[in-house]
Amino acid sequence: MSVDELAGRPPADQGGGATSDGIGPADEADEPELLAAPDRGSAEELLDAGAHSELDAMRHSTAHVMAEAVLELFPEARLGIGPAIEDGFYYDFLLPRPLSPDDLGAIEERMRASVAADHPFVRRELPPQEGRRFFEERGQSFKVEILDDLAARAQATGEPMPPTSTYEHGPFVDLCKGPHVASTGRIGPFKLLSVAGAYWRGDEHRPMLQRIYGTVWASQEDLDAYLWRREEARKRDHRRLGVQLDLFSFHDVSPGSAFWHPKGWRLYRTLEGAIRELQERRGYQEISTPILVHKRLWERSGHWEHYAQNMFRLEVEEQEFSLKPMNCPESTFIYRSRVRSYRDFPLRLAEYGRLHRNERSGVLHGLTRVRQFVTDDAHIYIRPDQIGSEIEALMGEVREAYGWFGLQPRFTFGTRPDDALGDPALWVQAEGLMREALDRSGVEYRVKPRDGAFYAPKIDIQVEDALGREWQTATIQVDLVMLPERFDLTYVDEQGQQRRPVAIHRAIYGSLERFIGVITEHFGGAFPFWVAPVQAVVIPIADRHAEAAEELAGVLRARGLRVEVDASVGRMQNKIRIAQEQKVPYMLVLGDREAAARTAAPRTRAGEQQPVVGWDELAERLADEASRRQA
RNA sequence: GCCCACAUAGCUCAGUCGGUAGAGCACUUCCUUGGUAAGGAAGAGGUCAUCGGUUCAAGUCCGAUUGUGGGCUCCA
Repeated sequence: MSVDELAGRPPADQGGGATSDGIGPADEADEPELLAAPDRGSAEELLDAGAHSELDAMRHSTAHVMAEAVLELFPEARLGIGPAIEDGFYYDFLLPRPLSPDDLGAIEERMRASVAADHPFVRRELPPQEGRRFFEERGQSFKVEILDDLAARAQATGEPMPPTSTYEHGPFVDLCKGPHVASTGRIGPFKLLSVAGAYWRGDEHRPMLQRIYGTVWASQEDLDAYLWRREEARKRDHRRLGVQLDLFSFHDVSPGSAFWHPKGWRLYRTLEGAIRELQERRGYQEISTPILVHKRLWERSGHWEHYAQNMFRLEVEEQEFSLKPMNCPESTFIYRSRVRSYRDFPLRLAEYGRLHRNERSGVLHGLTRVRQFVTDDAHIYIRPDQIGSEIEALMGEVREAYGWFGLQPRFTFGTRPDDALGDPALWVQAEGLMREALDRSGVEYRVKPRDGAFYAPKIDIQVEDALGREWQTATIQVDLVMLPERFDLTYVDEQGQQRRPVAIHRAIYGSLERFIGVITEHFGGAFPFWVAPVQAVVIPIADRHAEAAEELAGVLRARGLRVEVDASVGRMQNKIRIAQEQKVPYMLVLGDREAAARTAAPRTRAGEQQPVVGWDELAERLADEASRRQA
């Protein structure tokens, strides 16, 4: 996701009408925020223009003015919906031809005329029959569909059909609940941003409409600030920084899979190493299982039924195989390689498996949505009574790891999806246990009904980057169904009885690829010292200092620091500029004085010149700084 | 997968009405040997994504394919 995400997308919690299903802490003060269920696009939601504040009302009013302009240009246009969204608005249209950038200019011009005319917004209520006829006569079939849905709903609940509410300004009338600003003259500075396709009611089987995104603000300064923010986001885009910082690249010979350059791979390995260290401290054991796996396994796990469309399949000697899209099922072979006792638990098996998922072509996106990636995966086998303590411990791991980057995790609880595997009773049990553990841990969380994995309810962790965008990274899933039942896993309890273990699936970074994409944008490429691919550059002032520079680099490398020497022919100023652009934390300038005294003059990427310091002391100081994982 | 747009040097981009390829940075060589964000000169670098079509002539127009971007849908 990227720049235009800032341009706006409906907020995820936009759906009204959702009510608590009782999931969440008992304490009503901490009632978890309930997110919209996956089935979006109900008639009520379509009527909710998202106008919950004065600015939102203005945004929604601007959408009406834009629809007016589009109707002027295309009298046969059919209108979808046009809500206010974060930072702006959009309106969906069914048009006789694709829109071009020139059209946006023409539309903007007509909008300005409407604003200049200062038409008042007038609300009217029509009897339902009359309202329907009004839109039918104008050929606005999408509006008629919304009204029919409302009528059907009213009939089902036995409530009377409310009158049809419309808003009129100048020549334009729309089906709308409001509210609006008093008149078009109240609309602030605006700009149309982009044209995109969007399915009617978010349903890929319905027609695709053309959506025009725009933004509008109370003042020119606000608009300018917003456009500046978009530009900043563009500069922080990890795909751009990946090239600039020489971290990774993509090539059409393997779409959706990164080619890691030396610096990017160093970063990758540093992150992997940090989690590995945490896992060793926490009693995990690392395993590795095959990437190419027979279809039998996936039939047993349920993936063949629930996930086959995303698996890369291939035939080998008339047998069907697949590249693994996840590690889970294979860990059971290691589990079952011996008889397990309750004394073995928790059995924490970690794996950095290389996964392949055949994502639909249109969804690939830089490092954040790829076809090949590695997760810092683990499968933890425990007794049912250990679920609570294990989840709490996992939340602690998440908080520790995210603290290394100064990231604030947000927790979302996803419950049983419609196509879930296994006995619903087990799901109720698993969800209850997870909810309990969440509540006990005291973290705030949101609930997303029916958003669990097909085999387990899950706690997903999202992080916000520096620009307020949210990314899904870590996940904790309590599996009572897939691994334990489908693979018939057992352990022997205190009484010598065969019991069913619980399997927890968890990842902290999620995929290393996505996580690197996220932190690259979070830090704008200026990584914290402990992960920076190049921690210091030694800058010899003249060629005669090259030898001393190499010597200094050797002293620092001996302490495990990642150090380079800029031995190019350029001037020192130019080398500083390059290191600065590469966001290298320290530049160590070394000339006649320093070479003679075995010292260096450090400069930070913040531009601070530090006192000249001896090599050994410098190595000591930097090694100490590198050992502290902090943002 | 769907809608729209885009694809020219390693990178960022120009390229007018269809007439045979350009800049800056980076790279190589030479000069310069310097004190905290660009020293100077010369040189090399292109099957204009790929395939096909229109045309005397295609980077430019048309079609297909691949990839990328913005969205939608999906996202275990």
